[in-house]
Amino acid sequence: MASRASSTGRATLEDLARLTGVSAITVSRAFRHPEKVSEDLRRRIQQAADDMGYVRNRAASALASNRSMNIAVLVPSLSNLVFVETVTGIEKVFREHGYQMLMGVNHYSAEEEEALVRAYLAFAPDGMLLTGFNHRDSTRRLLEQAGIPIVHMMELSEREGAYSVGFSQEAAAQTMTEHLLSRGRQRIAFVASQLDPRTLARNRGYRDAIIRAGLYESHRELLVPDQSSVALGAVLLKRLLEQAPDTDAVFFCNDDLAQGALFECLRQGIAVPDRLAVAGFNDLAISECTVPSLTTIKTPRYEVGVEAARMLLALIEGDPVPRKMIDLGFQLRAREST
Amino acid sequence: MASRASSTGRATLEDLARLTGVSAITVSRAFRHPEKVSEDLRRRIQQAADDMGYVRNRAASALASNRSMNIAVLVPSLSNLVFVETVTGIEKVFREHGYQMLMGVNHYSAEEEEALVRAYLAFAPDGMLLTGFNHRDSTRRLLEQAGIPIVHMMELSEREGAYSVGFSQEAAAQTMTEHLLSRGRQRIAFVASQLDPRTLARNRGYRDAIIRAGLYESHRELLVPDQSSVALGAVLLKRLLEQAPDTDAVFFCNDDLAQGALFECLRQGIAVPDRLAVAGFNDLAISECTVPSLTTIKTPRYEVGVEAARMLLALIEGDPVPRKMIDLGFQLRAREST
DNA sequence: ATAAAAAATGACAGCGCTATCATTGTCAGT
DNA sequence: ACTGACAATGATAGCGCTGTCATTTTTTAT
Repeated sequence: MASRASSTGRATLEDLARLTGVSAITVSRAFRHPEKVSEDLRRRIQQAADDMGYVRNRAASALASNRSMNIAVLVPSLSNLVFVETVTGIEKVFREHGYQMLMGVNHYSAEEEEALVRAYLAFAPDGMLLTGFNHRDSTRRLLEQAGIPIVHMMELSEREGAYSVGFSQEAAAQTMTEHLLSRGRQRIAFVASQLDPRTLARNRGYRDAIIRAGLYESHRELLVPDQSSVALGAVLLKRLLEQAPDTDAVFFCNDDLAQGALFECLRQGIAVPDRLAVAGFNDLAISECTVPSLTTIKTPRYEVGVEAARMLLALIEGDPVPRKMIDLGFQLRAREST
Repeated sequence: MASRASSTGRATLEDLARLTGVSAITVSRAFRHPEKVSEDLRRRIQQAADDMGYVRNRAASALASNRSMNIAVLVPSLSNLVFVETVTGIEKVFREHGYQMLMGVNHYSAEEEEALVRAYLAFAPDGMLLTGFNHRDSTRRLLEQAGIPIVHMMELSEREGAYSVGFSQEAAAQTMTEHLLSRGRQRIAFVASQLDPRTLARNRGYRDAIIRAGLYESHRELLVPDQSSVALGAVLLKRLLEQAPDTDAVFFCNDDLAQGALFECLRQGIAVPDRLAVAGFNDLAISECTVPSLTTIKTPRYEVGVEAARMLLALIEGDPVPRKMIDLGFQLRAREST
């Protein structure tokens, strides 16, 4: 264990350089451009680094090179697994390329989002990944001034110039509604909570399809702002059946609510799908296991993460980006519950 | 919008200083020690900062002050909500104190953990929060050399000198086993997957209790290394009932498996709890909603995050830390499934 | 053997910020 | 008016690293 010069007690490049008898810049090169340093020296430096437990100081590195190798990712929530999967995909791509992902959760709030943008901008990220397009103007301004590439996830850009990777929430909800219609249901309800832009887009998709079928009835829509949960699904099903008892199918805006509804049906002895068809959205892993198994829309969450990360990477490194918008589609998973 | 000097195009302290006609250090002070700068000047600086979209560069700040205001948090997984809650608690405490949390997921692998420790050490964190005590020796060495405070979460320290916040996994599993015994069950099985140290501790707790009752039978233990999931719970229940058909209670090492088992019982028409009692561990939100509702152990996940963060904070700021080990206990939630 | 090219290494400055110490201005108490 | 205390601001240096442009050494081609 050699002596340390630095104020922190941590080993520095300088320490390593002294120990191996070369200059600091050469040590730096041994890590960043190993091919530019002789085999033998590289090994000696590596050895010394291991001995001292040397770890490069990213702050200094970022400052000197003007590349932080950080990318910031903002998601609305981790409390359902949807975004966990997206983040997993993002992380995988960036780790492979030596970038560090910094993740923040904004709880579906544009205000919290702005605070996070500010907090993460302080890390001088080389790029940023945001969920959706629902940002404050002041946030947008901050991002413009930062001058870093931004890619939006989950929704598709309605505006020129924005990069986005996702799928059409509306089209997916239309597809599900049409599926229920194709099963002969006539009194199809839509139940949603946590009314973020994606939920509202699903609501529009439902309406489009149901109006087109000439079956729209406003009292079969139940929208509440509360945070989604399985427990809430049970509550909302009860409430719906009070206000529209003859409903023969319910399309929930996500699988959590749908699962809660399924449990409530079990408890009340409501036959699914005979008396009531139940559908969800997202296709969480559990939805295949429920009894009855849940009809839902499989969303490309992991893929959105991967593709958004790749797009951002290309933007950062100046590689060509063929399309500003990538639509990854969705799939209907028709199961026992309908 | 004023001109920018910096190489990145981002506004710097220097730019702000020029704009307001003061020195850079004064601008720095206006942000860090506002009370040391006159009211009027502070306002002008703030105004200029807002106009330019100035965001402090943490890298430079960390380098100069030798305090990164980062803390690193390593958890094994986010794919069940257990650690999401813990992380939420941690984040809350640190955000209040101006620290930035950097989170990494090690997928229950000590090797990945080491890679993450190295990656996060590069951020020169002021402290680190780790899950459990299952680290490689080389990881421990890295951490020692870094010379920053470490707090371990979820398990309680068996070794001198280590700081920890958690609860006794063994005692909790014993309590659950005793609960099943108290319900008159004689042929109690234990089923686990993802055999991390905490799962194994639960297995020991089960064994202690069941051996003490004189009812231990090795063929009622089913331990598999696969990752936990609801689907796996169904599979494992089937397998268990093949190898030990007369089992009258199953204690699953977590709620995910138990839920899968509950679904499988529904499918097969196995009466729960009459024919078979089912218990889980963790008390996820959904466990209250299942049919039948699931008996489980409520673990203080959020509180672990909060208390661990507080302890680490005290360690960082040099405040007194009364106890090196905080046991937050657990609670039995006896519900319909037993 | 010699020139030219390539590989290996180093000197220096500076990234954006803050710790430290110095300076100037302001005001109460005598 | 004069000292001392305090408030407000500034000058300087340096945190640990890397970009840039030398310089030295080795290899290759003639």
